[in-house]
Amino acid sequence: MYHINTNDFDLDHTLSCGQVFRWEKKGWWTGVVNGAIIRAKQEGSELIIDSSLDEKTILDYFRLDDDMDKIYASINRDEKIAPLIKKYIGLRLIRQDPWECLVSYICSSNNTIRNIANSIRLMCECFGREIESGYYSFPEPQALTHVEFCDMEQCRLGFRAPRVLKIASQVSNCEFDLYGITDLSYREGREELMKIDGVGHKIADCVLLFAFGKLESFPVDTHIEQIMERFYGDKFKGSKSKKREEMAEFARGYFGEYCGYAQEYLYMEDLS
DNA sequence: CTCCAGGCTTACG
DNA sequence: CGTAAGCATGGA
Repeated sequence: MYHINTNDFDLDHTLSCGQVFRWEKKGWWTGVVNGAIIRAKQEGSELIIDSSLDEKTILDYFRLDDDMDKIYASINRDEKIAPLIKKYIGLRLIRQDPWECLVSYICSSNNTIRNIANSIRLMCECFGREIESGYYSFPEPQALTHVEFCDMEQCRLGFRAPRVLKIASQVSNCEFDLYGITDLSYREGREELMKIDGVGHKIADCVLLFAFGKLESFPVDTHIEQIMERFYGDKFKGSKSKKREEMAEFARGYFGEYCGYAQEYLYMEDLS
């Protein structure tokens, strides 16, 4: 158990904004990261951590080294987003594990947050390793390689199940170099991720933002599409099929190099 | 019953 | 090129 002194950090906002699916608040926030359990709570500016993971890992996971003054100054472009930054101040992006993040967002396709979280929990229980009673690691690619479709059915993934099994096999036998994306640019990484069956623009952007820390990524889902339409609707003249790409490109130019952070504050507002 | 959910793939003009 | 149906599942 140890304390970390923070500023511009809000644990509740960070963990309940929909970017992660496995954290639960039961008094303490509890989650499994890199195969280890983290229990966390915040008292004022103090972040209290109970975990076998060291402080450096926690700092990295919650991006506590981000310069929020600089980021806020950069994305605070108008009177639309300014109140959201104030309302959700301290909301941070998280550095998730790329494999867990990729699979999670492949499961997100045309799905609800509730169902996504449920399917991920079932996958961990069925194919992960039990760390302590009731807590499971996220299954490694190898663990999913030999899973049959009929065994996967209990995870309630529907049409997404074969996509998960396929990429598990590709990562496991080095046919797809997921961790190599760390060294690629945003554009290159996006192109690479979109080669995966079940990964298009939006899911690639989520993985690039939430796992690979490409802050110029701006995922546009149904929620972001709605709030962007509401705030900046006059900017988008294109056809319906290309509107989401158009919105992402606009956001990159408008909010700048940290537009991924802007996306989270906008998303949070449309959730509530 | 229909419609939608942190979309993507495939088929058809 | 561009658009539209189809996709499993669960909740409103």
